[in-house]
Amino acid sequence: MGIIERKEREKEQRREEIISAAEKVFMEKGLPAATMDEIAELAELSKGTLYLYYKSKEDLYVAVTMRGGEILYKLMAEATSPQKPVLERIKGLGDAYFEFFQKHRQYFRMYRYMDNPQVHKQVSEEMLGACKAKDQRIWNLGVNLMQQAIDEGLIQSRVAPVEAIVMLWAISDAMMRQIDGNSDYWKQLNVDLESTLKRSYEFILEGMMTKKGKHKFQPLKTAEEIAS
Amino acid sequence: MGIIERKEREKEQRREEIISAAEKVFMEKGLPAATMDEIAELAELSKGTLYLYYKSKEDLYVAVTMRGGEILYKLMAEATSPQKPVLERIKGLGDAYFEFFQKHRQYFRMYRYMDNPQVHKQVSEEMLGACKAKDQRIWNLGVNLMQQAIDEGLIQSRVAPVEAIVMLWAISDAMMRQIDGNSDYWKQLNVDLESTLKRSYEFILEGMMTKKGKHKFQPLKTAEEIAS
Amino acid sequence: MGIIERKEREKEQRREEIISAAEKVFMEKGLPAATMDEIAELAELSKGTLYLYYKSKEDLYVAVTMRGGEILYKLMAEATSPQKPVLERIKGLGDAYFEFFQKHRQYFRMYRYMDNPQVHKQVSEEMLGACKAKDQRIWNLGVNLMQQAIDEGLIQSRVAPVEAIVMLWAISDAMMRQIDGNSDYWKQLNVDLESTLKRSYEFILEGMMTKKGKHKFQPLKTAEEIAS
Amino acid sequence: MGIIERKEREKEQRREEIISAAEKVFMEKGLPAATMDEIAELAELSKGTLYLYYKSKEDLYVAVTMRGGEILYKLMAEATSPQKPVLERIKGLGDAYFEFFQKHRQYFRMYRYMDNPQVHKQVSEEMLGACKAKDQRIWNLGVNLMQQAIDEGLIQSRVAPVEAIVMLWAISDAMMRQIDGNSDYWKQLNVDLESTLKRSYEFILEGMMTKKGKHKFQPLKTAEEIAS
DNA sequence: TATGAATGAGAGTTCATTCAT
DNA sequence: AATGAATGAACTCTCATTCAT
Repeated sequence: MGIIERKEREKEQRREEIISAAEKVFMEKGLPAATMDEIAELAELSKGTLYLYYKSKEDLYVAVTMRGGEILYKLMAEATSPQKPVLERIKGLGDAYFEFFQKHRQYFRMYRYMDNPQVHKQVSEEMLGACKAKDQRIWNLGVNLMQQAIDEGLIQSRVAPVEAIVMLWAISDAMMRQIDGNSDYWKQLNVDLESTLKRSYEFILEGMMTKKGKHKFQPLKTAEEIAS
Repeated sequence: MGIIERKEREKEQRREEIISAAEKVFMEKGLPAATMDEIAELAELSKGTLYLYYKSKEDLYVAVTMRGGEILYKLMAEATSPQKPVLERIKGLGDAYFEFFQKHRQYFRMYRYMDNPQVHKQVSEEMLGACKAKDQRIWNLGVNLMQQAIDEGLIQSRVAPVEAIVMLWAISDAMMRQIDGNSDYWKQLNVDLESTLKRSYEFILEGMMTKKGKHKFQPLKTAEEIAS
Repeated sequence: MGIIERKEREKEQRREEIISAAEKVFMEKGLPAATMDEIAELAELSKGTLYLYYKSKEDLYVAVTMRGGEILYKLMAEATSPQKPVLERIKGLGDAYFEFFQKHRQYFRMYRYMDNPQVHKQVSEEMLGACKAKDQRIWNLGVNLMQQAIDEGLIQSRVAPVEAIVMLWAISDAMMRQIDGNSDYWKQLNVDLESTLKRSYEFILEGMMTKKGKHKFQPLKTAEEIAS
Repeated sequence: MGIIERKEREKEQRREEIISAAEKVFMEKGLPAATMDEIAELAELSKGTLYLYYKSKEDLYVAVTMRGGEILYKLMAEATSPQKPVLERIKGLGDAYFEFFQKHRQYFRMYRYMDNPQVHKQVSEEMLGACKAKDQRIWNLGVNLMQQAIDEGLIQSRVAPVEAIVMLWAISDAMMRQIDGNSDYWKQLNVDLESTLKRSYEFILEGMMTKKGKHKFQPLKTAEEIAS
C-alpha cells in the first residue's frame, strides 16, 4: 500500500518538476515563443513525457499560472487572517496584491496574458475549471471580508460587498498594468504611479466607509504615514 | 511635382487598404492565428507587397490598433470640446471611453492584447513610437481638461491632474476588461458591472472635487439620474 | 499438472480477449489509425501486457484476420460437407465466400488490406507462417473438392484442380472488392455486380464441366432459378 | 505573354519533378513508411515547397498513381487502336494489362494499395475526382470495344458490355495480385499462374462470343499457340 | 505475469519572410 | 512597385515499444 502512495507522490513531484521547468521557459519567452522542446530539455524529460502529464502547451501554461494563483491566494489569506481589525485587513488585501505584483512580477504577467479570451479557447475544460475555482477562492477572501466589515457597521450597508471588492481590485489591477508596462512613460511625466495606486485604493475604501469606519481607520492610516 | 504627390497619395491609400484587410483578419482571428496569407488575399495583394508597406505582422497589427486609437481619440475629443462645463466634460470622457468599448469592442480587445510586453518586443521601434505618440494625445486630452478644472477651482488643487486621470482611466479600463472577459461570471453573481463602473467613475471624480465643484456638478448628476 | 494446464488455458483465454479488443479497434479504424493504447484500454490491460502476447501491432492485426480466416474456413467446410453432390458443393463454395463477404465484411476488408506486401514486411515470420497455414487449409478444401469432381468425371480431366479453384476464387474476390469499394460507381452505371459475380462463377464452372457434369448440374441450376 | 506561358510551363515541370521524387520514395517504402522529408530531399526542394504543390502526402501519392494510370491508359489505348480486328483488340486489352503488371509492377502495387477505402478518406476531393476521371477513361476503352464487338455480332448481344469487361478485368486483376503477392506459394504447388491467367481470360472471352465470333477468333488463337 | 511511466524519433504541416524577376 | 515561388526552421503532438518494478 505504501508503494501506491509513493508512486502517487513521485507522480505529483514529477508534475511539479515539469511545472518548474515550464515556468522558467514561459516567464522568459512568453507563451507563443516558448517551445515544448525547450521545456522538455530543461526538465530533463522527453517531450512525450510532458504530454503524459499535460494535454497541451496551453494547459501547461495554465498550470504554471495556477502556481502563481496559489501564491497570491496565500499572500492574501495571510493578510486576511483575523488577527487585525477588519478594515486593516481590507487594506492589507491591496498590499498583498501589490506585494504579489512586486515580488512575483512574472506570475502577474502570466495572469495578465491569460485573461485573453483567445487563449482560453486552447485550454482544456478541466484546466479552465481548476483555474476558475482557484480564482473564486481569491475573490471569496475579499468578499467575505467586506461582508464582515459591513456587518460590523464599518462599511456602508448600501455597498454590495462584491462590487466593493471589484472596485478595489480594478483600480489596483489597472494601475499595476501601467506600472508594469509603461513605467518609462510615467516616470518621464514625473508621476509616481505606485503611490497613486496606494492613495486611490485608500481613497475608494474610505469613500465606502461609514462614519464609524472612518473613525476607526483614521489612526491606522496616520500611523502608517508616519512610518513611511 | 503633382506626380509625386499623387504617388504619395496612392501609397497612403494602399497602406489604408492593407490595414483594412488586416483589421478584418486580426479581429476575427487574433494576432497569433491570423496569417499574412489571409490578409494578402483579402487585400488582393501579394504577400510580398504587404512587406513593402509593413515590416512585420506585428507592425501591421499595431498599425491596425492605431486606427482604433484614432477612433478613441475622436470620441474623446468630441466629448471634451468646450461647449459644456468642464466637469461635465470630464464625466463625458468616461462616457466616451465606454462608448468606444461598446461600439468598437474589437478595437478595445486589440488594444488589450497589445499592452502585453511580450508583444512589444516584436514591434519595430518606429511603430511603437508612433503608437505611443497617439496614446499621448489621448492622455493629454484628459490631463488638460483636469488642469482646467483645477484652475477653475472645481477639482482640489492638491490633486495632480495626471494622477487624477490615471485613476479614472484605471477604474474604467479594469472594469471593462471584466465586462468583456468575465461577464458570465459576474452575471451569475448578480453583479451589474456596467453600473458599478459608472458609479465608481463618478465616485472617484466626486472625491476629487472641491466644494464648489460638487455644488456645480450635483445638478448635472441629479438631472441624469432623473433621466435614467 | 492441472495447474499448468489451467495456466495454459488462462493464457489462451487472455490471448483471445486481446484479439477481441483489437478486432473492434482495427475494424473501426483500420491498421494505421488504430493505436495500441486504445486496444489496451478496451482489453482492460496495460499496453505492456499486449506486447507479452503479441510481438507487434502488425502481428496482432494478423492474429485478428486469422479469426476471420477461421470463420471463412468453417463456412466453406460446411458448404463442402459431403451431404450434397460434388458440383453443388463447388457451387456452394462460392456462395460460402459470398456469405463471408456479406456477413463478415469487416473481416473481408482486413484480409484485403493484409494481402499488401508492404504490410507483410512488418509481420513476424511465425505469424505469417500460421497465417499461410490457415490459408492453405482453405485452398485445400476447394482443391480436394475439385479433384473429386474430376475423379467423378464431372469436371474435365485436362483441368488442374488448383488452377480451377484459383479461377473461381479470382473472379469472386476481384468482384467482391469492386462491390465493396466502388459500389456507387457501378450503381450509377446500372451494373448489378452481385448478379454478375454469381453468373461469372457459374459460367466459369460450367465451362470446366464434362458433358456428364453439365447434365447433372443443369437441374440444380434450374431449380434455383425457379426459386428466385 | 510568353513570360506567363513559360512560368506555367516551369510550374508544370516542377510538379513533375516532385512526382518523380515522390514516385521513387513511395515505390521503395510504401505510403505509410514514406516521409515528406525524404521526398523533399530527393526533389532537392524544401518540404514547404512540396506543400505548395500538393495538399498532403496522400494527395501526392495519388498524383503518382495517376502517372501509372496514364501509362496503363496508353498501353491499353495502343492495344485498342483500330488496326486489328476487334476481338483481337479485346484480347490485346488483357495483354496490355499484363504488360503493365510486368513492366510497371510498382505502379500496379500503388494502385492496389490505393483501392483501400481508408486511404480515400485522406485524399482531397479534387485529387480523387481527377483520379476517377482517369479510371473512367480506361474503363471506357474496354466498354467501347466490347460494344463494337457486340455490334459486329462477335459477342453475344445478351452480354452487357460493362459486365463483360468487369469479368475480364476481375479475373486478370485477382490473379495478378496472387502472382505478385503469393508467387512462392503457387510455385511450390507447381501452378503457373501466368498461363492460368491467360487461359482464364480467353476462356471467359470465348464463352461470351457468338458462333461467328468463335469462328473468327479461332485462327488467331491457334496462330498464337503455335507461336508460343 | 503484469504494469504503466518513460521514451524519442520523427511525422506532417505551417507560415513569416525573402528575393529574383 | 509588385509579385509569388521558395524557403526552412520550427511547431505541436503521436505512439510503438521498452523496462524497471
